[in-house]
Amino acid sequence: MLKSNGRRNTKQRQAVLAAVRELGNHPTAEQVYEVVRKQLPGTSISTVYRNLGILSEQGMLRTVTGLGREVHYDHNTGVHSHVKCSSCGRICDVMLRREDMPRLTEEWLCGYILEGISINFIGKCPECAEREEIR
Amino acid sequence: MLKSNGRRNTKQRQAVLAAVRELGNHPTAEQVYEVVRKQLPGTSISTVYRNLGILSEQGMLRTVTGLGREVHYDHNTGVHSHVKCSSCGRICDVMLRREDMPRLTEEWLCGYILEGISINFIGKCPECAEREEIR
DNA sequence: TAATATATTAGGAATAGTTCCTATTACTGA
DNA sequence: TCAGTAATAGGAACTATTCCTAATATATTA
Repeated sequence: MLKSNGRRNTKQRQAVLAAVRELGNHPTAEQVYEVVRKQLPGTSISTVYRNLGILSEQGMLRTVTGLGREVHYDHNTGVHSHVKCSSCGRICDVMLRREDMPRLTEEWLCGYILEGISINFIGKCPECAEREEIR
Repeated sequence: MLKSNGRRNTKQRQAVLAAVRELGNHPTAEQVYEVVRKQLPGTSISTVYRNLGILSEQGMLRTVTGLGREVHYDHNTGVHSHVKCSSCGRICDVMLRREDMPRLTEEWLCGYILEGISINFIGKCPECAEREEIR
């Protein structure tokens, strides 16, 4: 819970979390902002960024980086990867399990103590593949 | 070769490629710029960016994204991954081979036609791990 | 070697995404 | 209900990168 960390439960924070969950498909900060503004018109983009950061820090959201310039936010905080369409940018979950992850030897990691693995796929989504083939 | 694509072989372009090779450890555009300026003081940062782009396009360099906000450039264009230190930012090659890659089923990929996989590791390099433990 | 066509350049403006700053507001616990 | 302080709006600042334009340099051709 937020309060245990000295955080307050403001309506802006609630709206940001709700927007990420409602949008579902890995929205960017800008997309969250659009939705939040409908409910709380006065909300500023910096408030959205601040709350996305705090909610991620508290483990209520997950940040998804490495899929382009923008950071995406995911309400699904479990272990999984993503595939992004190189045409339309749509992002889809890839349910890699631990045993499907690459097997690593210590020597490959140059002595680094591993903290995280990020696996991103890029491809063409079915819709874009079809549309682009027709032309 | 560059010329077969209507490209010219300018001294700035040569210097950019040489700098990436010389630096070795996955430099950013800014780091390449620093080195190039020593040899060709008048060179502008936009020339560095343009040439990094062209050289990557020609397959003479590889761009490494997903390790942070900046793009890194790699003179090693073969198949491999990277591990980045969460403290000092140092990047090291990880020699994952194809058979160590995750095995994917079509269903996981939501029907996307796969174009690329990017696997990034984050960790603590031996030096940072030791230094931070002492304190 | 000289002339020509055009790819490339320097320099700076512009852009996108994000973070930072400050005075004001509004939660929360007492 | 009040005090303490986390959070806010609004905008400035920042960072990495791309875009623009007139001038320059390279490669081809004569």
